[in-house]
Amino acid sequence: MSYWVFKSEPGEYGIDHLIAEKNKTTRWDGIRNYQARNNLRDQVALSDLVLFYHSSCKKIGIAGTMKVVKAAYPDPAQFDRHSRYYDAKSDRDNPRWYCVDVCMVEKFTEVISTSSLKANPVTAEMQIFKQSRLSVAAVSAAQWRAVQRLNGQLA
DNA sequence: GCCAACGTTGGC
DNA sequence: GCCAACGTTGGC
Repeated sequence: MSYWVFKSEPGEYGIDHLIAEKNKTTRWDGIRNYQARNNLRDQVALSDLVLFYHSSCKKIGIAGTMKVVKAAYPDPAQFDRHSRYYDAKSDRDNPRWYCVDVCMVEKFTEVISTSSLKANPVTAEMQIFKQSRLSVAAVSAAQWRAVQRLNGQLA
């Protein structure tokens, strides 16, 4: 089993949106970056655990955790002319973009801020801080545990 | 709202 | 295949 971090702007879609979903489950779609797509399509597996990262907002950081409940399948939005994620160049026989389904696991009582993540020697090494703009990134088991510990300190 | 980082596009 | 122009991301 692997660990991941998915980024989203809570103004667009945050952890409270996920909580409000039927079965607290949603399609994680709209990924339009090739490296993130490769991770999503080729690496992210059923039952993997995911950190929910809130970006571009007041309280930037990790808001909680999710679980992958459906492995990668073609993102339907790429074929929907009316979607902001429509991609005219994508071919139904060879889809360009993929998505997964995730469900809520835990909302942290406090968002774990980027400053505290960067202050911790383990979480400071997370890929999202080394490589900007990667919205689906790997997290090591040690990093995952460190995040859980930080959450325990805040709770 | 600014702007640095950086991925993508498109002309050559 | 190079690289300048452009658009987007995302922290501050």
